[in-house]
Amino acid sequence: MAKKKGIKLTRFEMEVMDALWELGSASVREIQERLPERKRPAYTTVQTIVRRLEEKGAVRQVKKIGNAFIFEPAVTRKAAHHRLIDDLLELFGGSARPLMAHLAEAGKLDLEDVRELEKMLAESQESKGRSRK
Amino acid sequence: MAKKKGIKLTRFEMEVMDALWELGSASVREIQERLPERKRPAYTTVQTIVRRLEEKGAVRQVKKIGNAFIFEPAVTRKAAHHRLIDDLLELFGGSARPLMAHLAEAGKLDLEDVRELEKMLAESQESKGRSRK
DNA sequence: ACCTGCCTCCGACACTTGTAGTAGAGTCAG
DNA sequence: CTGACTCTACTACAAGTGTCGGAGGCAGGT
Repeated sequence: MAKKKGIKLTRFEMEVMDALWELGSASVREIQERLPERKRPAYTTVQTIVRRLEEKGAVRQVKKIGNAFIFEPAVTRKAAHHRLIDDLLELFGGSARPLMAHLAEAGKLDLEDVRELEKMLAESQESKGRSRK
Repeated sequence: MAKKKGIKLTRFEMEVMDALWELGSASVREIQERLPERKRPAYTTVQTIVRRLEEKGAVRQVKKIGNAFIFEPAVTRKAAHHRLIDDLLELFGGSARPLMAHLAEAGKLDLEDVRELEKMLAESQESKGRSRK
């Protein structure tokens, strides 16, 4: 038991999902209109993506209003993000440390971020007692 | 000055680069043999990848030994990794924090990692004085 | 019942990626 | 010089991705 999450989203699919996660549930039209106008693709393009997302099992049709389908996410944003991170991590040999180091060097992280994180970790570790990963 | 690094490497290309980074400089044959045997592709497959990497500007031919070319990386591992991280970060809205939080939740990070990191950051910030990002 | 407009369904196309075969040139031991 | 090898160059091809267009269906107003 492990990799049930075979759902791999591409960059653009993620953007569509973002819209859907925000909206909760929506029609293709609503999704399209939610996309940043700079790079808003044609209606049918969005439609295609949504269809493919459905094939991948990332969204599902929940009902029909008029002649339009209403979709809703079938995976959580968190799960999707997780997948992305895991993929990246793999390229780094599976350890988060080099990744963190890079972030720090790149100035994407500062002490405050880290301290915040530390606090978070301390708490969760405490509450979980000695449950091993 | 900014996005000179338009070099985007795919997963597999990264593996080839990994081999090359380790070897410093190498022929296609050497690279192929360095790849993990489980998924070692045909010689010509590696050759194709190397050729594409050259087109992308990630490696360059440095000389010829016999009739074989010797290649060497044209980008550092660090730069390549950076690119990957930045890409991921973008999907997270540009902030590293949610990314960290995810890592922590997924159990990829523990307190020790974070403390180590904190130390690192404290030092670099100190040595750099007040140079703003 | 009819027209208009939005929606879905299907198909298409160019590019990228992973994978590899083939042909022909270069090299080296005898 | 010649044969055996190894490399490179070129070509191919299937799957995946980003982008749409066109045909035809259903729904509502009049």
